[in-house]
Amino acid sequence: MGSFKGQADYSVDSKGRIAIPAKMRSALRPEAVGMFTMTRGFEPCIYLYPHDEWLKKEEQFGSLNQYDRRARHLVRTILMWADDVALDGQGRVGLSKPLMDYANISDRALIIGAMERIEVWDPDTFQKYLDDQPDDHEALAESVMGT
Amino acid sequence: MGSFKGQADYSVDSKGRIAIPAKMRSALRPEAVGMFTMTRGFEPCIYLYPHDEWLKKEEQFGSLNQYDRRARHLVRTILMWADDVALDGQGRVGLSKPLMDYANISDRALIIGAMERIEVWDPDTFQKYLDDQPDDHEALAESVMGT
DNA sequence: TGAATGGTGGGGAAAAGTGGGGAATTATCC
DNA sequence: GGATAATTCCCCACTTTTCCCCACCATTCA
Repeated sequence: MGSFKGQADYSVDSKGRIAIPAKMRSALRPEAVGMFTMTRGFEPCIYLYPHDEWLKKEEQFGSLNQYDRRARHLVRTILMWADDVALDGQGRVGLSKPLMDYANISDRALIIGAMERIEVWDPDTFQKYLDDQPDDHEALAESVMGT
Repeated sequence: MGSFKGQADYSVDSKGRIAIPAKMRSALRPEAVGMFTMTRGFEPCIYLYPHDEWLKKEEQFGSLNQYDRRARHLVRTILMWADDVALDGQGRVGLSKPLMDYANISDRALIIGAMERIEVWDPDTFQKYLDDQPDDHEALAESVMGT
């Protein structure tokens, strides 16, 4: 399987649905076709994980020490946004209202592939996010990737 | 296999396709024939990697810590431009609209072989890029290549 | 000079994105 | 508790885009 990549500016219809780009659908593992878990991103956007990828995350949460107050808080504030969804016959998913609210999504959505997850952004919010980043692309690549 | 080299000034047709020079096609490894991944360059141009070469890059991204804000930003802003493409029966690839936009490419393209990747430039943009470089060819070589 | 190779253009079938109707399920109110 | 209203989900239909294939012209090579 390949990782998610690419970008698309798609419409959000009156029922809160967005299409998943065909290229991203074809990158799914056979055992995860059509099953996703969405949750809030660290940035103001929605993260969309293939279901099998999400299970790995849950394992990580499960291994955290539940007697640590901060760990409990983290797990709580991630899972309260999470929602299992399935693709419909047209390759779309419905976004939950709390998540649309969190990500400022109204009638259009920017769908970008980011490795093991898909991210859904409001186009204007994404532009603001880009403008707020201090490092330029080249400098960041050099610093993160080394040499 | 050999590395990519040479240059060509080709047309971009109304469907956004460009031909890959035959000499560069013949430099492909057998296991990567016809499969490319394109993405944005650091300069305003398009990078075209043979698919097997691209997979090495992806491995590097995959090893980054996704709980680090800057690493997330880097992965996001690289992968959102990436696109897997295949050569058609005539040895051409279709350029994605976002990348054509990013690289200012309209009706003609300068295709340059650059070692492990192929670069696609808008001819005028490339000329401006050359004019902006301070060092002359000889001085640059001396400074980069050392002794 | 004829055949093969390489670049260019375009038509048409197939796939992808978009919108909406209607049945089934769930919730709400009297 | 039953009727009504709202929501969800599944399916059908339309429009646009993509991609595969065929044709053409120029150049190179035998």
